[in-house]
Amino acid sequence: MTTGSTGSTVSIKEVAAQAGVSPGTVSNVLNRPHKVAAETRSRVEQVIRELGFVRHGSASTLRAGHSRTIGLSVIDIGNPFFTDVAAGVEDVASELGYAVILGNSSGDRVKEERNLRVFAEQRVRGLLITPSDEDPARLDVIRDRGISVVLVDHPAHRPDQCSVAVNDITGGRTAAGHLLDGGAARLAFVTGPLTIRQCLDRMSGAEQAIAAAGLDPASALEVVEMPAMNARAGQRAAEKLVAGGRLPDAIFCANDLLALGLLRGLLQAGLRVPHDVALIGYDDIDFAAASAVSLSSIRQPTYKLGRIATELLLDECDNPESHAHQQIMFQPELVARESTRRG
Amino acid sequence: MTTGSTGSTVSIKEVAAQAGVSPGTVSNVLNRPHKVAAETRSRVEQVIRELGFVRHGSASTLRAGHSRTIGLSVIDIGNPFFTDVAAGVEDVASELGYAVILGNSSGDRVKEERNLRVFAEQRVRGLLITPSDEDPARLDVIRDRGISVVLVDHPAHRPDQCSVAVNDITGGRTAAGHLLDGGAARLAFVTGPLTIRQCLDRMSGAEQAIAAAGLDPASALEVVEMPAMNARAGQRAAEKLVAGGRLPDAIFCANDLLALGLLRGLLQAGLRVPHDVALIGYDDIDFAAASAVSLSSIRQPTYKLGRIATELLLDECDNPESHAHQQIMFQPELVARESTRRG
DNA sequence: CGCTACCGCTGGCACGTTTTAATAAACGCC
DNA sequence: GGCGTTTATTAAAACGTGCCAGCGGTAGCG
Repeated sequence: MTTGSTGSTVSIKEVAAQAGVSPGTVSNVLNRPHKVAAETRSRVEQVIRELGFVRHGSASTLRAGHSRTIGLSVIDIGNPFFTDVAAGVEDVASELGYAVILGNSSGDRVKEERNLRVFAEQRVRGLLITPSDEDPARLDVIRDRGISVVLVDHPAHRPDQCSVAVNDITGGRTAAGHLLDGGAARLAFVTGPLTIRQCLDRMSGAEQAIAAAGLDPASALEVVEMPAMNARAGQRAAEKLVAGGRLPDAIFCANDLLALGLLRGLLQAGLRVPHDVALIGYDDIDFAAASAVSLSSIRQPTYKLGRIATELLLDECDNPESHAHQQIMFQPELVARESTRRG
Repeated sequence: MTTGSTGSTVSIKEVAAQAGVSPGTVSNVLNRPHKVAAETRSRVEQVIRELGFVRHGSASTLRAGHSRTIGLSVIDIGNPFFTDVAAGVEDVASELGYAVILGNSSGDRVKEERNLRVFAEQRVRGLLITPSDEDPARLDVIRDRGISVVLVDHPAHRPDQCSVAVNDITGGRTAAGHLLDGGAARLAFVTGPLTIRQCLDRMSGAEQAIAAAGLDPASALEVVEMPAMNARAGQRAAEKLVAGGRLPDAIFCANDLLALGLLRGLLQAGLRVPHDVALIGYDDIDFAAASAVSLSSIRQPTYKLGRIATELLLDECDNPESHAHQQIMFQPELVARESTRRG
């Protein structure tokens, strides 16, 4: 009997009437409790509980001019890398009373644009995005609306914008360097679309490592570009490499999903890893360590990426004047396992 | 010059003025285009593009009484099972112009309740939820607000509610039956909290299979209950089992994350799978096939679960009178791989 | 020819909240 | 006790949209 389940929603006005105060006072109880006398406040809070009142977020947003939601646009929610990021985002947002609206672009510009439109309609307070390509125009459209944007896993090219990223060139160099150290002379780089910055940077890093070893990147590095970056694409890449004859000594995959698929493909073709061909992935997702041949990889501080990006974003939203834009760049870390064990 | 990036937002009123029509007509162009003469419509659409107008979702929600967002509450976004579900949800929602608000409960009642509150504040049109326990009271609070709820991976106990689930008792029976067929006599069931229905049902199924084989579930099935259902917990379970001495013949894990962690733990302890102990997981996540010893598992139509749940939800929202509530129950499927290969 | 139905559009009200200026009450001070 | 100052509360005005009654005009109908 205490919960007034009327079926319809109860507004701030009804709470006010029931408590014998004006709607404005109820609003104050909700938003600036210290401005309300203790006695009045507790009476109002009591009524709120009795009536089961829940603030109407839309009305609040409309009047206040901004919402308590943030948009999160990722490239592939099926990739544990992004799941980890999302977990970090969700944790921070939830702690601070923000809701997260999820958008999955699948690397598709059209889908990404549609998601951005939804975010704009919802008047999200801010946007976290791993852009699917380099085109900054789309983001300007968002920023022009006064929505803060923090780039995730992508360095900002402008000083008036926050970003959190991991150095992919270093990562690529580390990965390829590790393969070369293992004795490989001919490498393959299996990657998603090279329009994706991460892929391109990791390739550049690999080329640097090859050049530093005194080899010619043009001949010592075979690039296999796949349309997607999942396990299926990795398996197809394996078939392609095997069918092409002359295998490279070692393969560097642009992410672990590709690497795991590739590994499966190689094993099915009767090849031994790392004996016939060494293999290294990228991201060090949880499953890398548990795979058929445990997978060497490049570890990134994924969850932290999501947390820090969200903290930066909400700081920018809530303290616009004191906020200092930051472009944070983490360094990745080599995790060597069986798939690159020499011998 | 075509995009009026004024910095501030442009309202339906300004569009109307610019196009020489009334705000009501612009509203009609947006919501009921067929009611507007083609010529007028195209003129308005032109102005909308020129001014970069984007509908204010909150104002729309406030006036219309319902939003274009749905809430998605899952137990563990880090589990590929839920990621697959989320992908299905996102795809359908996106197609129909709905935004998805993500909530991750981590199996924590408090977090789940906080998320539900956020959903209520946002006045989500509907809610998709994999409840973290059996308590239906929390959902009644939501439903009393007139928000449709569809249960995901959880059968509804009442006829006035939609649900999409997979038969976990059958799944448990299939898994345990498969292990018994392989010659095992003493089984272990490694599970998350038995307050989770899925875990309980899978255990019941296993017990049924054991009883059907003429054995006594009480002595032939050792239950190892872990507080979490991730790989780390699985690894700890392996340590626990190994330390406890006398290993079972075969182990059934309540999900693949537990199984992969367990597998790693067993291998590290020097045990051979399936020679020393057979192992089967649940969910058949992508990584199950690529693991050190490829993992037998029980496959569920995960992505489909998300798609259908969302279709049901949005049908219930958009066609409330013609909508027929459905409790859909899929049957899981055994995928036998190396980890249960007999011999 | 009158009646109705429809067409394309208008104008204004309502949605639930926040916020500001104004009011009322309480208080300390000379 | 009048006066200025602080504190607690109120009333009213937005915020941007959706909805509906209703405008004059026209076509179809009996």
